[in-house]
Amino acid sequence: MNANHAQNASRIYTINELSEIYDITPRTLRHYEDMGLLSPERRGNQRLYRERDRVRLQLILRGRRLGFGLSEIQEMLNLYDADPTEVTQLQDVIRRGDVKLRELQSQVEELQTIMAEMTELRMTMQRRLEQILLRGE
Amino acid sequence: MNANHAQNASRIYTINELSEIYDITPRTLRHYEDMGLLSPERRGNQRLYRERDRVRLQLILRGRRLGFGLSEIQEMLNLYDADPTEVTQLQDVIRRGDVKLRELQSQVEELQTIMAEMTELRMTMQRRLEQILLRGE
DNA sequence: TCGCAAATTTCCGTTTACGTAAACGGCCAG
DNA sequence: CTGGCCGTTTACGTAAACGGAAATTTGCGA
Repeated sequence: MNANHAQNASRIYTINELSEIYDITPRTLRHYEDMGLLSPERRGNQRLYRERDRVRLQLILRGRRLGFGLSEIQEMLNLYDADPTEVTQLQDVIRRGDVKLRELQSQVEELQTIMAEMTELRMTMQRRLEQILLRGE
Repeated sequence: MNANHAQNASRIYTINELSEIYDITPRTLRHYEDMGLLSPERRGNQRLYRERDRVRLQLILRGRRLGFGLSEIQEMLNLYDADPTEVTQLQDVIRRGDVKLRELQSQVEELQTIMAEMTELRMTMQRRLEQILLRGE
């Protein structure tokens, strides 16, 4: 029961399994590897993806949906990989993380600006529509 | 005083003025025109950008910063241009606007997920840093 | 009316993020 | 031992969003 317990968490995925789970092509996974975003182990020359890789992939895809470039995503991933014994690296990660956080915050604000504009537009259209429908009665 | 009053709001921009204001190249403005996102008037064949064009440009650039493609941005701009007398068009605009709004909302949520993760990471790093510094004393 | 700077058009080049096809290797079932 | 399937590498292709340079065209001042 103890040996079996870890089985779920340390599951290993093939490239096809992972690509199906996240609805991307194997090519995309290999591409991310070429770009240095993932580095799965190998059995022979087959790729073996662990949980760690899967989590990183989630982050990559989330970043992609938000319009970040792969190199930008790599920067963010690097924050997670810093050597936790080097003081200067830790400080650097914190600083760069803060910068990213501010960027993200301003993105949220821009999104909310757009949403407010669209909501206003929606209300205008709605009013027009109702007036036209009322006149039609 | 009355004739002068509108001057500010109906200011006319050349392509170079507008490109400098928004820190983009004239080439980019022409590109947006080729893609149908802008359609400034002409004096001869010089482009004359009005307030309307400037506002549209702002929306375009904002969308671009958020990772939207130009065709997607065009869809959003079209929402602003719909014929406000046609009932079916109004209904269509409202529907498509609602879809967009939901997409935007989920983007905001994903951004906030990333921000939460980074904040957590930051706290972890901060603790590690402090522990190392304390041991150093 | 001439000339020249400024703006325009045209076309090819570039980057990013993969798609796609070709050719090959390993392994297991029949 | 031969498909068939999964996986790999290599290499060229492509769509989007411009950049850059060359070759006009236009407008305006001397």
